[in-house]
Amino acid sequence: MGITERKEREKQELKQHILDAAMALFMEQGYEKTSIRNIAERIEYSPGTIYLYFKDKADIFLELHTMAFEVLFKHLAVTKEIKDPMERLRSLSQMYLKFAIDNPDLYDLMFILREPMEALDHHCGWEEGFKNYDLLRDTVLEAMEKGMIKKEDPDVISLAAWSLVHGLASLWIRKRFKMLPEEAVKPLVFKAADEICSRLKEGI
Amino acid sequence: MGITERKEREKQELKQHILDAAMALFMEQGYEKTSIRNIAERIEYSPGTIYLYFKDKADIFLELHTMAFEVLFKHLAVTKEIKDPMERLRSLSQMYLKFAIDNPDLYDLMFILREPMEALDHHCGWEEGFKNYDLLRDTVLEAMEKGMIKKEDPDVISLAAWSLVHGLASLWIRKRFKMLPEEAVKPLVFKAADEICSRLKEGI
DNA sequence: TTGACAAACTGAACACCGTTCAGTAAATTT
DNA sequence: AAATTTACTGAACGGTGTTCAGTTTGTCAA
Repeated sequence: MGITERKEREKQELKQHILDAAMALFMEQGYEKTSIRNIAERIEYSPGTIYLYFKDKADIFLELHTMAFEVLFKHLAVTKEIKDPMERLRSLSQMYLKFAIDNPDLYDLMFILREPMEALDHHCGWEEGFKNYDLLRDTVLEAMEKGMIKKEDPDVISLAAWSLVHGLASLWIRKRFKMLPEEAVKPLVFKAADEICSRLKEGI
Repeated sequence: MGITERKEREKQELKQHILDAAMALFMEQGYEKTSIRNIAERIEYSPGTIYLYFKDKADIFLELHTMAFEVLFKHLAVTKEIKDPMERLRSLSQMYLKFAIDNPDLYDLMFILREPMEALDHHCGWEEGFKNYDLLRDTVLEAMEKGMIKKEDPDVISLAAWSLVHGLASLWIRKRFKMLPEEAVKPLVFKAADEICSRLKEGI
């Protein structure tokens, strides 16, 4: 039995080793350079070995996607300390934007790249997306219950809030704010999110 | 001189032929299948020929990007007929979303893919983005001047409005709304944009 | 202890990719 | 008609994801 346990442990360790190498490559050199051959070279195995541990490259990126969501959730979870739901909403949106701008590769992995979702189609749900969405949705619901946001289907407002910050983040990451002066864009991005939070409150 | 003019005309015609083939491939089979070899096969030339007309693949995608923006602009320009700026804003956002959802590949080309912007970095500006952004910004400015939207830097509100609909569109296209029931998502997307437009008005 | 079998791994093959370029054919110029 | 220029070819180069026949190592049963 010891042999079986040791082999299973070694298998999990090598799997995690592969993922750590993939993440390191991705963070250092971006998506293009995170190839199966480069990952294999980094862990000093042959490219074929990787297919003993993962179905395909999309499978690897789904795991990286999940790892990235854990980082994001930890980052955002500190907002749970904030009692005022409107203040928490504002803080959530500002921290979300800061995370996206500071970690464009991780953000890409979670919310823009197709590959993780291609692999996900073979699984049941998207727990990672759920957790982070619920953080937002619970805040919106509480603000409505306290009369701080005019009542409406919470999914409508939550989707709008998430889409606003996702839109700001992804247009920034994909360099689609070129029509504005470069040095003005970043503060504008944060201010836009802030201003809409303010107006959400005033619309009682 | 006739020879020179004919040769120049033939050059432009082949260039457009290449672009039409690329666009057809892209619309039919997506980005992955729109390779230089596949484009070459479609126009019945060698892959090397394409490099006599375009610097590289990113250059081709920049042209496709521009072609896509012309389609979008035509689509949105009909809103100029609407006199009420708030009604125009609402219409702009709904039509933008409908366009994105009906044409996910064209949308990808304009607002998500990196490649066109990589080629663009060698050029001066992004006229395409400007034209469409100005349509929105002019509408927001007029609504402010008429007291329909509370006064603020128009770029703040314009960025927020654009980011909201871009966020809705791109999260939908990249399948990041999996935490919601599939049949509920589409109406929710349109409703979220509509609801925020309404609330922008109420925040006088 | 040994042979049989299973597991783990290798690395080249396959079909694909973007880009370059030496060689060729056709068109143009002198 | 010969020289030169232009347009094009298609293989080479270095890369990609994935598969698999062959090899090595580890485990198990006799």
